[in-house]
Amino acid sequence: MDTNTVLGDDLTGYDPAAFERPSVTVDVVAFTAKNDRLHVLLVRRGVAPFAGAWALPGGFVKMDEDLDDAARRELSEETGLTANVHLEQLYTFGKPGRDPRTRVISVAHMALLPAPDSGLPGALAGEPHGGTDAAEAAWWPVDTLPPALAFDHAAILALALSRLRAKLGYTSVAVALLPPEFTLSELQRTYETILARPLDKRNFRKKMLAAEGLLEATPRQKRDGAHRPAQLFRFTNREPVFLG
Amino acid sequence: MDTNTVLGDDLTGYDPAAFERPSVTVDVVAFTAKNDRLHVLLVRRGVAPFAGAWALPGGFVKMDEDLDDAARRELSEETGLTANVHLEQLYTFGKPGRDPRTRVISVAHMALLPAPDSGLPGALAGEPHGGTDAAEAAWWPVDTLPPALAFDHAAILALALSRLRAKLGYTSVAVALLPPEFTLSELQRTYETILARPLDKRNFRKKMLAAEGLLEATPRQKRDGAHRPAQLFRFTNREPVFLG
DNA sequence: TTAATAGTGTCTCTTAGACACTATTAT
DNA sequence: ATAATAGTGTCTAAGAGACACTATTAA
Repeated sequence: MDTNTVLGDDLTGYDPAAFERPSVTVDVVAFTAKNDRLHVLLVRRGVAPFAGAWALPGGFVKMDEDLDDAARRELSEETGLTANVHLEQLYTFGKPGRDPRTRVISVAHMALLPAPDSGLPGALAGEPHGGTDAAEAAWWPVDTLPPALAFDHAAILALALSRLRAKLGYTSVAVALLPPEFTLSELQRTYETILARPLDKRNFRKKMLAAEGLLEATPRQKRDGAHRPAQLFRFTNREPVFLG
Repeated sequence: MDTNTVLGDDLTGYDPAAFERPSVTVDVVAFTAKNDRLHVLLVRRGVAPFAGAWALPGGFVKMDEDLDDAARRELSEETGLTANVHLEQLYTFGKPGRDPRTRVISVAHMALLPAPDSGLPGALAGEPHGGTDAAEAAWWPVDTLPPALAFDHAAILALALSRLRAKLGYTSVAVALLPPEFTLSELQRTYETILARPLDKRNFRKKMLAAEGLLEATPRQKRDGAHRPAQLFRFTNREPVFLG
C-alpha cells in the first residue's frame, strides 16, 4: 500500500515538508528498426554529471501526471512522435547513489516506434529532432553504442533489450515496429533484426500464418524491384497481444 | 535517465525544495502456501483513508535505502521473517489520485515465503505477528479475500497472482515456497495450490525429474502416515532459476 | 485386510526445426 | 537470360497431455 499503520507512517494531516523525499523520474528506452538494425534513441548530455555522455531520454514526473504519460511526454519531446508508440513499463531503478547528486528513483519504460522510413504519414515519423531542447538526439544501433552511457543507463538498456527479445516470442510486439501493412519478408527481417540471428523462411511463415488471430492478408501487393511482388499483410490487432 | 538536458531539468546546484515531489512507497504482496491453499499477507488499516480495510503491507522508502531493502524491511516488520524470502519487483503504480491524500508512487513487490508449517527452524516462520506496530496482520486465502482492499491494492494483488502463475511455468520459483527438502507430492501440491487446478501425477513427475539441474534426490525419506514413505528431494539451486 | 499415499510407462498429437526448389518480376 | 526476392512441403525429433495399475506402509 502506500502507508501501513505504523505510527510514523500515518499520513493523516500530512505535512509535505515533514519527510525528505526522493526525486522521481522516468527514463525511456525507445527502439526502432531501421536499415535492418535495431536502434535505440539516445540524447547527449550538456551538463554535469556525465556532461557530453549519451543518455536515455527522461525527466521528472510531474505531480499530476501518470507515469506512462510522463514517459510519453519525454519521448515526444525528443521525437515529436506521440501516435503509434507502444509504451510499457519496464522496471524501477532506485539504488541510492545511482545519481551522484541526489536520490533519484527512475521508472524505466520501453517504447517501440515504427521504422522512420516506413512511409507513415508525416515524413519524419520516428526521427529525433531535438524536441523542445537544444540537446543532440540520435538513433544508435544497439550493437554499436557510444562507449559509456550516463548513470546506470547501460543496465537499463540491457534489460529493455532482453525484455524485447523475450516478448517477441510470446506476443505480437512486432506490431509496434511495423507500418500498418507489411510483407512477410519485412516481418521476418524485423524479427531477425531484434533477435540478431537469421530465421528459416519456411518455418517462419508457417508459424506466423498458423498463429490464430495474428495476421490477415490484404488484397494489396508490394512491388519493389526486379522480382516477384509480395503479398501485403496486416495485424488483426493493432495492439500487441499474447500468443498462445 | 534521471534528467535530460532540458534546461528546466538541470539538476546542477539543485535545490531540493525547488520542486514538489511525490511520495515513494513500497507495497509487498507476500504469498505463502498453507493448508493446500495460496495465502496473501494483509494488514488491517487503523487510520483513514480506508480505516478498518485490509491492505497490503507497505510504507515509505527511506532516503538512503534501496527499493528491495525497503520492501524487505516492511515485510519483516509484519512477519519477523527476513531469511528465506524470495523478493522481486513487480510493477510501479503511480496514477495520480490512487491515494486520496497526496501523490504517492508505489513500487510493488512480490514476496514468496516457505509455508509456516513446514518445520523450518524458528517455529513461527512466516507467521505474522504484528511486527513493530499494533496493527492486525493475517494470512488470507487468495480465493477468499476480504470484501474491499484499500487503495488500488486489489489490482496490485491480481497482478502479482498472474505473475506468480506465469513464472511457475518457466522458472523454479516454487523453491521459495517449499522447505529445503520435500517430496514430489508436496511439490505437486504447491503447483496445484498456486495454479488452482489439478495436475496429472505421472506427467508432473516425469517433467520435474527430466528438467535439467532442477531436482536432486536426497538419501532420506519422509514417512508420514499409514502409507508408503516418500523420497525426499531438494532443489539443486536454492535460488529460483530459469528453466529452458 | 484395509486405507492411504508413493511410484511407474505408453501412446498420441502437436510443435520446432532442418532442409531446396519453383514463381514472378524488371532490366 | 539474369538477378533478385516471393512463395511453398516434408520429415524428424522432442515435448505435452491422456490414461490405470502396482508398491509400501500403519493400523
